[in-house]
This record gives sequence, structure tokens and C-alpha cells, in this order.
Amino acid sequence: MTFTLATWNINSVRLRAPLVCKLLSEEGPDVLCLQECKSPVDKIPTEEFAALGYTHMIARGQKGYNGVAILSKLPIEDIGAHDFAGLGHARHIAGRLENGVTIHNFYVPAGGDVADRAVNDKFGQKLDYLTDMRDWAKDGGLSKSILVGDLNIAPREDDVWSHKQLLKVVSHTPIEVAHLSDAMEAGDWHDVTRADIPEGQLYSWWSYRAKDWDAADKGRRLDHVWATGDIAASAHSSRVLRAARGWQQPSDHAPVFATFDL
DNA sequence: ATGGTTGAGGTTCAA
Repeated sequence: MTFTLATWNINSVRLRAPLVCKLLSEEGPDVLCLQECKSPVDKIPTEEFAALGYTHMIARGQKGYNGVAILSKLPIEDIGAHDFAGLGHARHIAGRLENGVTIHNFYVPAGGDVADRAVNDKFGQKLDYLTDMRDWAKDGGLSKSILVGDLNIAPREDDVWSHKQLLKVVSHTPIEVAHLSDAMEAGDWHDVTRADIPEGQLYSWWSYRAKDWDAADKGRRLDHVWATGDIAASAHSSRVLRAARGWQQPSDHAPVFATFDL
């Protein structure tokens, strides 16, 4: 069975419901994982998605901030959400498909502006969140699992427009990269996107603040698709739908796709 | 601890 999944930080699912519908109808992934829905679950426009065949949704939400959802053509069972680092935020949801594959959808804290937990609580919370992800993965004995989401870290030198200029910028600091790497190793997670696209600059986010995001191309790869070894061992392919960053009233993130031969 | 822009939900915070 071929299975296609996409992950997209939508930055308000209500404002951008038309863009979600555009993606679903033009690309037709089996599953779409959304982050930063910024909406209570009961205010997500599920009927619009159901009309396109996405009749299943599991989600966690809160008013104004955070929020994660999984839209699916296939039945998906809600298997719960973890409150990593005890923040009380809607940043994780997990679901299981009927073929036994588990999907974890994450929205890791952005971490504020200053990369020093002594003066910036948000940076400390981000590191704690990642440490908690590491311990959870280590204790979980994870298998047949896919982890996606806005992890708010661009780990590789070629995941950012300038490694040197971003070394002290939150999202690309060595301490964040080390924490992400620890979480990855603890869960036997494999970076599916970079296994499929090993060479060259690759981004999934471009700031709203650039005058011309496309021309400047000062992007970062903040959005990820990981899989446990059993799934990563089967055939897969990946792409970033960069064009979506140029759609009308866009999210600042582009969707990342992965297709698996399960 | 700049400036630039965006969204939600209220006159600011988070990203």
C-alpha cells in the first residue's frame, strides 16, 4: 500500500481553511498533519474538509495559540496527547491507522528570541520539551511510527540559508541541535526527508518579514518527517511544496510531503 | 537584546 502524508504549520486553520482545501484537493495526501491551528477543536471547519473526503479528524486545541490536528481519509484512532514539559499547551496529538501505523504530530515551542535559558524562559521550555521528547522516546519502545511536525529547529548546515549567520539564532543553535539529535537517537527515529533529499539547501519556512521571500530565499527547514527504523527501511520519497508559500495570504511554512510503500 | 510582518483577540503577546 502506498501511503502519502503531509505536515504543515498552517498559522490559523480558520483563516486558512481555503488553503487547506486547496492543498487537499490538488495534492490529495491520505493524511494531513496541521500545527498552529490557533483554534479550539470545536471551531475547526471540519465539514469543509469532510466534503473533500477527509472525514476523520483528531485534534487538540486552545484559544488563540498552538493547536494540532490530523485530517485523514482513512479511519484514525485518537490514542492521546502528551503534555511534554508540563506546559499545558496543545502541542501534540497521536493517532493510529487501521494498518497499525502510529502518527505523532508535534508543534515544538519556538523558544523566544534569546538563546539563553538564564534570561529567556521560553528557550528553557523549548529545551525541556525536547528533553521530555527524548525520555518519552527512550521509554516508549517505539515501532511502526511516523513523527511529523514543526519542530522549530533546522539541524543541518544546509537546512538554513547561512549556517554562520544563524549559529546564535534560536532554531539553529548547537544546544538546540544537540537536544533534537538526542531525541532522535532515543527513539530510533530516522530523518525521512533528508534520507530522500540528502544534498543541497532545503527549507520549509520563510519569514513574513522579508520584502520578497522567494528572491531573498532566507529559509530554514523547521518542519520534519521522521520514522522508526521499520518504516524508514521501506521505500519512500519526499518533497517540499514550496509553491504553497506563494499562495494568497499564505502561511509562513510550506507543507512537507512523504510517500511510503507500506 | 534591533527591525521587519502576521494572527488572535482584544488594546498585547507569540511567532
